[in-house]
Formats: sequence, C-alpha cells, structure tokens
Amino acid sequence: MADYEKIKQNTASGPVTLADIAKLAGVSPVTVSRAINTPHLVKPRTLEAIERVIAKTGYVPNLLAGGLASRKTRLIAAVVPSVASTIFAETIEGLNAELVSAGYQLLLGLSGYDLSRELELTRAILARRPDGIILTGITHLKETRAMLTGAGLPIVEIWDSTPSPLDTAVGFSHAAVGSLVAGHLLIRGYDRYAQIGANDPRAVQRRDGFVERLKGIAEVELPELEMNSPSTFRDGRVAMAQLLDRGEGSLGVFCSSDVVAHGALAEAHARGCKMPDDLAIIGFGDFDFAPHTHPPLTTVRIDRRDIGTKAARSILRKIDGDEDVEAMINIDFHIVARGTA
Amino acid sequence: MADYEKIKQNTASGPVTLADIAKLAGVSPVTVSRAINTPHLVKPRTLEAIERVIAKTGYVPNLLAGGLASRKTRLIAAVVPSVASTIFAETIEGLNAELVSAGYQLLLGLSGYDLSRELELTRAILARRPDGIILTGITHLKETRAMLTGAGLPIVEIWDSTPSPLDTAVGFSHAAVGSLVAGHLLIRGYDRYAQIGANDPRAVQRRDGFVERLKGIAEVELPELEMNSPSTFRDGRVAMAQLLDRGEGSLGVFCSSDVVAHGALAEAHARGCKMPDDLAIIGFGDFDFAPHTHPPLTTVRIDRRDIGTKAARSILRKIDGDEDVEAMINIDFHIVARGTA
DNA sequence: ACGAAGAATGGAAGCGCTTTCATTGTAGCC
DNA sequence: GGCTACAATGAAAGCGCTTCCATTCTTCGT
Repeated sequence: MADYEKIKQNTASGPVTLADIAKLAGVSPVTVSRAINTPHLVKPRTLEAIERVIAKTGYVPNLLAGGLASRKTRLIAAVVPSVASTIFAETIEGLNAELVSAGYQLLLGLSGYDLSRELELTRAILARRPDGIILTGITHLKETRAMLTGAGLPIVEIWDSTPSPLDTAVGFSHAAVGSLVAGHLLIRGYDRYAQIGANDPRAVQRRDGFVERLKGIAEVELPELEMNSPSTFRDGRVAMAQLLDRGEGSLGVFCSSDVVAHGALAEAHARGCKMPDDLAIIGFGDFDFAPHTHPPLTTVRIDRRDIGTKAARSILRKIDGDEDVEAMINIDFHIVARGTA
Repeated sequence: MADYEKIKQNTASGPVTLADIAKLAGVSPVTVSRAINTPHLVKPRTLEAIERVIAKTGYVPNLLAGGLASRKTRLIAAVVPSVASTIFAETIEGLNAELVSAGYQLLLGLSGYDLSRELELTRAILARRPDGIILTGITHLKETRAMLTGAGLPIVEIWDSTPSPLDTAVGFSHAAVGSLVAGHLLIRGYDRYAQIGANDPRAVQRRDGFVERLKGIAEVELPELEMNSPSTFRDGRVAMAQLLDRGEGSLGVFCSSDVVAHGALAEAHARGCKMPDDLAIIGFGDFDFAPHTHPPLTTVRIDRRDIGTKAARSILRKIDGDEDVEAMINIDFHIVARGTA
C-alpha cells in the first residue's frame, strides 16, 4: 500500500529515485546503479529492462547523492576575472569543450580581478566538492592558498607562468611578452617609448618586462591615468592623447590589450599620425578586430582557447591519478606584425 | 579511541565534517548547522565558540550533503550558445553578479547553437538538482521541454519573446527588431534591400521581420552563403562582396550581428562605397567596437547585461515562492544611428 | 556430471548534512 | 513562588546514492 502510493506519486510527478527504478525493474538498487555507471557489469537482458524503465519514467539520477556517496562530483570549477572581456571567454570555451567531452561540468566563478572576491568564490566552490579547480593567475591571498592546499584537490593556475605553482600551471611569462615587444620596437627605433596599461598583475608584469628590456636605452613613459582592469577603449584613447600632448618625436607604445590599443589607435588616427613611422602601437591578445583596424593592429598573439584546453587536460589527468603531469605547461606567443608596428 | 583517531585525522587533512566541529565545540551537530545557516537561533556565546572552531579547523560545509538533505542546492544553471561571441557574455556577467549577491552559484552550459546538445546539457544539469535553470531562446526539442517541465523547477528563457514561455521569459521580439530596421532604412529609401545573417532561430526571426516589413515594397536579397552561427567577420565580408557584385543601385543591408556588419563594412570600405548614401549597413548588438569603425556603425542596441540581471531576479523570486512573476518580461531595444545608416 | 572460477546480483552501511519533534533553560508575570 | 511562554538545544530519521562484502548463477574443463 505504502509502496503503491509511493510509486504512483513518483510516476506522477518529479522525484523518481533509483529505488523506484529498481522496484519497477524487479532488481535491487545496486544493480540499477551499476546499469547506469558500469553497464558492462550487468547482464544485457537486465540492462535492457532497466533502461526501458528509466526511459519510461524519465528518471534523472541525483548527482548530489551520487557525489556524496562516491566523493566524486564530476564538477570542475573555474575562476576567471571576467568573461565579457573576450580575453578569458575563449579559454572558458576551450575548457568547457574538453570537460564536457570527458563527462564533467563547469562551475563558473567571476572574480572581477578582485583577490578577496576570489577567496569568497573559492570557499563557495570548495563547498561543492569539485573534483578540481582552475584559477586565473598565480597571485592569491594566503587564505585562498591555504584553503586550496588544504582541500587536497587538483589545482590548475592559468594565464601565467611560475616555477612554483600551487599544483600545476598553464600559461606563459608576461614579462617575456613585454620584453619581446620592446625588442620588436627597438629594431625600428623610436625617440620615445611608452606603455599604456591596466593594473592587474599580469598587465603589470608585461609592463615590467617591457621596461626592463629598455633599461639603459630609454625611459618608458607612462600616462597619468588610473586604469583599472579590464581597461577600455576610452582609457586607451585618453592615454594616447596624453602621451602625444606631452612630448615630441617618434613614439613606440605597448598597450596592455588590443582594446586599449584600439582606443590609442583611434586617437592617433584622428590626429593623423603616420604609422608605424612616427608612431608604433602594439597591442596584446590578437582579438578578432585586430586585423581590421586602420591600419591593422600589430599585436601579440597567444592561443587563448588552447590555455583552456590544456588546463582541462591537465586537471583530468590529475583526477585520473596521473602523477606525471608537468608542473608548468608553457603556451607559445608571438608578435603578429601588421600595420601599426 | 576511534573518535580520537577520527578527529586527529581530520584536523590533519581535508575532510572536517560538521560532526567534528560539533564535537570540538562541545555541542550537537544540529547546533552547528544552525550556527551556519540560521545563526540568530543560536545563543551568542555558543555561536562564538562554534565560529572559533570553524575558523581554526578551516571547515568548509559540504553543500552536496546539505543539498541532498534540504533539497536546495543554491545552484542556478544557465545554458547559452556560446560565451566567446560577446553577445551572451555580458548576459552571463549580469546573471552571475545578481546570483552571487543572493548566495547562489552559476553552473554554465554551452550549447553551441545545437538543440540536441542543449538536451544533453539539460539532462546533465538536472542531475545536479539546481534550484532553477535559464535557457537561451524559446526553441527546444520536445524531449528537453518534457524533461524540464517534469523537473518542476523555475525556468527562465532568455533572449527571445513569446506569449507562451515554458515558465518565464526575458527578452524581446526579434521580428520587431527586423521590422524596426526595415523602417529605418525605408525612410532614407534605397534601390535594393538585403540581409546578411546566420541561421540561428533568433537571427532568422530578425530576418523574417525585416522581410515582412518590406513586403510589397521590395524584394529582400540574400547572399548565397551558408552562414552558421555564430557568423564571422569573414562571412560578412564575403556576403557583402556577393551583394555588391550582383547588382546596381543603392543598397540597404541589415546584418545579423555587429561582427558580420563589421566585415561587410570592411568590404564596402575597400571598394570605396559612399555610406550611407550608396550603401547603408545596420548591425545588431552595439558591440564595443561599433562606435569606432569607419564610418561608425549604425546598429540596434539592447542591454545584454540587463537580460541577465532581470533573468536572475525573476528566477530568484520564483525560488522564493513568488507567484506573481510576469510570464514575459520585455527588454527594450532601439537603433543607434551612427555613420552607416 | 561435478566442482571451480568467474559473472551477476543483492544486503547493509554510510556519505555529511537538514528536518521534525522533543526536551531543557530561561525569563517574565501575577 | 509557581506557572507560562518562548528561547536554546538535542535525538533520531532520512535525503538518494555508492561502496564493500557476501551470495547466487553460469559457464567451463575434465
């Protein structure tokens, strides 16, 4: 009687459970569990019967219960600063594609370039017991680090390089990017050098690499402007105006992103600067619009999607117990020389 | 002895449980649960003691267990076609901001404009028992609809309008957008009218609205080109070349996105078309670069972020048991007239 | 035809919480 | 002072699954 009502209620509305399926298929719950997770352990005939019942009832397993029991959630969390600023969006796509095809799901956190928000997100994420976590950058609050290492799960830090990652890192050296850009500009030779950039740790590292390479050769000018990440078209335009007003002579500028570079370019264009002779602009990211600006933007290209793909693969290998995952996976970058430098 | 070992093991490594905290604080598990979820029900002295223990041990509650017991996961899932194509990225940001501030987390699904992928994602998502789900568009496979309605959770469909949503919808009429654009072009008056667009349901609706408005006035030309969503700069460029090669006379073109419009613009620019007299181009989305093309792009602006914000608010209200949530929440759009039309 | 080995299935316990209901503390009031 | 009312706490059950171990079926070799 109680059983009847239960089954009746269940087939009528939502919460069909594994036990219901078992009852309906005339097997025990364990068998149903196996039919779902390890079907090769179930005799074809029973398997078929169970699958029929599942299809009929529209049963959807409860992964909360499953995760609690098995301590495996098939969830991977990723924290990125933002997803609207294109730069990380493709990484997320790459990540997601790889995870989904391995049967995992993506829990997304947006930190807004704010480390204390990253900490809160980390706490909230850990509460869901993901099988792995992916963080942007290698700069974290010490509480975040402690919480993370204490949780004992695979961690991948992306978009930066370090000899001592928390666990594994997939990225590249931003200082090296800055240095490469300086070298590129140096070959042409300009009277003045400047950098326009935001204040997130990676943009700062690119600037430092740029400055370092020019040390003893030229002083790198910086516009007086508070530019918070993500920096905007407008930031670039205003900054470029300052730079142009401030002095004479040919100018080589490194921008912290293509968006900023685009703004700088607009200002230069409006003033009729001759590029790349009087003015050089190099962006960062090789965004979609970069080949289509006037003149087309010279920029640093890195495979943003690939960072996501590689991060996913690393974390999946770690989850599978592979001990040999490289601690630091380097991503290539290079300058795409177009019209502005 | 067993207890000692358990506690010892737990303080040493990860899995501290609520029971451990209770033991350490000298209270029962229920009290700890209350201290975390409904602290006002706990005497300040005990609360403080418990919080001290939590801080010391670095305890992070297990939301899988909590969700299983309470049937509330504080998880909201969202399925969008893509996140790299800017159009939905801001919606996700708006959504996420609102959800996080209400104590919820975002489970992200990317369908790639593929309905059967949407179905698979839905199944996987439902298995996590989210408190609500957000889907892009109003076109779904019937299995998806069945699964969704059977699950009995709040649903919000975004980025489209319909008199009969699955539950609640937040968006606007794409046909009306197409119609509005046609009207705008009609005022200037062109010899020919064309549409360049992708094949996702919403782009198709915009085209249909465009065609409908021009019915009896002009035949709308379409380039011969398979354009899958998301369509690209290159698509726009190639399509525009076709259109320009095909006939004579002034031309008014509606593009299914600003990216496509940008490509079309590049081709027109290269050929020296005079805009907006000989050629008009209207995009869709008002992307960041739209004001900065040459000439600046005329486009349809809608508040992409606001869709996310409103969707989040609707679903949160539904979760709170509010019965009066409007079934259809309309989002404004308007033409931003710049240089190309 | 019989036992051994492996295939297929089941029983019971438990994952870490929340819920409901019951119990004990603590004021407050006449 | 004694009773009521509410505040504060606790005991027990259970959410829906998986894991471990035990049991029952098959199949095969000889």
